Amino acid sequence: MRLSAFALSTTKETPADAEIVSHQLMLRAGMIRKLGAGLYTWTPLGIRVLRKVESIVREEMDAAGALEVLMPAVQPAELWQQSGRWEAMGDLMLRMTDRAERQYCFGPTHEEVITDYAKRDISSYKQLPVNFYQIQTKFRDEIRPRFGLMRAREFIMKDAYSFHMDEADLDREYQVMRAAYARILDRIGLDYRIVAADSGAIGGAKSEEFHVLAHSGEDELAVAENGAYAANIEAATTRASDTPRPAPGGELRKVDTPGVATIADLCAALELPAEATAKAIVVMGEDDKPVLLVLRGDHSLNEIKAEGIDGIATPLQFADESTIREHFGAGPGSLGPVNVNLRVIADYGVQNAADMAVGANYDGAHFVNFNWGRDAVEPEFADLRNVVAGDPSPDGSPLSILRGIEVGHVFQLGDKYSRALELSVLDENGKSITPQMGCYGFGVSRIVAAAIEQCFDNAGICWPTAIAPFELVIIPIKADKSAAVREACDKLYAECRQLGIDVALDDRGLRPGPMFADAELIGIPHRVVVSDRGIEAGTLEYKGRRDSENSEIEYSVEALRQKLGR
RNA sequence: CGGAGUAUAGCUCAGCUUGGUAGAGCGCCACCUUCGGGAGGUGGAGGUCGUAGGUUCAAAUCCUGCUACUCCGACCA
Repeated sequence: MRLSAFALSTTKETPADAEIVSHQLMLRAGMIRKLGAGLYTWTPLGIRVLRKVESIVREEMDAAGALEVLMPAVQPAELWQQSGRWEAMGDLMLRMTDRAERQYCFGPTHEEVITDYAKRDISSYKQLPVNFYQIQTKFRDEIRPRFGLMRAREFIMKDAYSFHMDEADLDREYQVMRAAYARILDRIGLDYRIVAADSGAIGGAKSEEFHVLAHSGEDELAVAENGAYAANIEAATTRASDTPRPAPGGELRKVDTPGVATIADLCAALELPAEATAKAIVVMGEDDKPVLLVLRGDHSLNEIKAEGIDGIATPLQFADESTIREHFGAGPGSLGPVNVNLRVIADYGVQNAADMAVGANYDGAHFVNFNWGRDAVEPEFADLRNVVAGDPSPDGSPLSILRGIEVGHVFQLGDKYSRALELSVLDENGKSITPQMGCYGFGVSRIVAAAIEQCFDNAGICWPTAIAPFELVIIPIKADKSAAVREACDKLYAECRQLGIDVALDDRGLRPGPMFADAELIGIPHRVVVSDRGIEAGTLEYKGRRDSENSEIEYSVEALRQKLGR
């Protein structure tokens, strides 16, 4: 591509409404332009990156035996009413009405449509297993779109849906897709982790997420040192420590703590570390009676774990202040497990602790030296909190916490949709069965942003070569003055193209500084400079995007080809 | 939806407190000089100051409503 005809539009200044690096750099490099909240135009530069990601995804899906289809973005309401999700999706779904007042949505996902398609075309076990995928625009009316492409409302996703005769075959295909996703990320060249995910309301089904590691990631991942365990913090489990509970030290004692409402206040007032305190959280049970949850002061409640406990209302509902006062006689901030006639569930983190500071259920007072068994009956113990670095994983290896950007999710759906939409096939005995389904999502547009979050420096983006908008840029020096430079550039450009190198020639006629700055900002992995000096000396000046210095190579397309590692 | 903030030229912002004739830098166009790391000069184009109303002789500026966008929380590829 000749950049003079490429509508490149870069800026030095960072747009005011971009908060994270990928968003800032994509705007500065001119890859995307905002139309509205969560809505972006892909420019000629941006779409080159997007298309490269798509190609890799498509190749790997094809190689894994999945079949490409393309489903409508606009979907009739009836289908969603059948699956029960017309209501369940709520405001996430963009709804619309046609001229005859029929209702539609802009598809946020395609389980319903694919199942409807399968229903029309699949009727025999001989047609299974099968896996259909598409690369397509989705719209989700996110409560809060943000961070540019990271959480856009309209975005491009590769979604695949597989159909199976039984769970064993679903599991087989799940592993195939899992491996395909790993290959995609390996080929793109990003550092990632596969983690166990919360399987949500469809309990029991297996689900894993693929996260690109980045400091700006929205998700926390708990990864065991020995590599045997990795989970999204939402789903990461831990266990009680192996250290036995020490014997009680002092007697339970009530201390005045006027004005203390938080663990931080309490620590300051009593000069204790947060680990020596316990906090109390009151949630509602399914029977509408409050349940007291007790956690170590420095730990945080994991709401998914809490609502997963039998007897606790789903979705999790925190008790309001009047309910708390009615049952405890004190407000939040002074609550504890002493003299409580309600169900008490304590986290493993306080199971083997002694002499804790806890609320006294009396405004402005706390107990010190609280001990289970002695000062309150032994409660139920459960895994209630978000794990923290250093916690033991289920097999004992210590966990560390990483941050990641979710770019893929593989999921065993079971028969939720096939049953709801009445998909059935005949088995070899002529008996009707409901197929098992799997679904596999991959955020094509999101991974472009995720790649930048992982690969950038002060000058701009440092693309992995596999998804760079161009592999190589040729920069002429004083092309307007030197016919030799112009001819050399044209020749080198043509030769590179013949070799299949994805090359850009910066023939915009700019001064060198802006050309260098643009090449670095848009992240082209390889750069050569063509000048009279070099032509006379028989050398090309080469610089890799991450190199700190230039290097001289022989003036030949062959030497350049080797430098590019082709 | 709850909380916080912003809205003036294509972009980044000043002007608003104390009402009085629209500003800078970058970018864009033309010409000249420059030309190996975001050059300099001269001239130029470009804004109904988000929007609707109100107060006033007079509103970018004060008041009210609305809208859009950004950030913090629950949601997700």
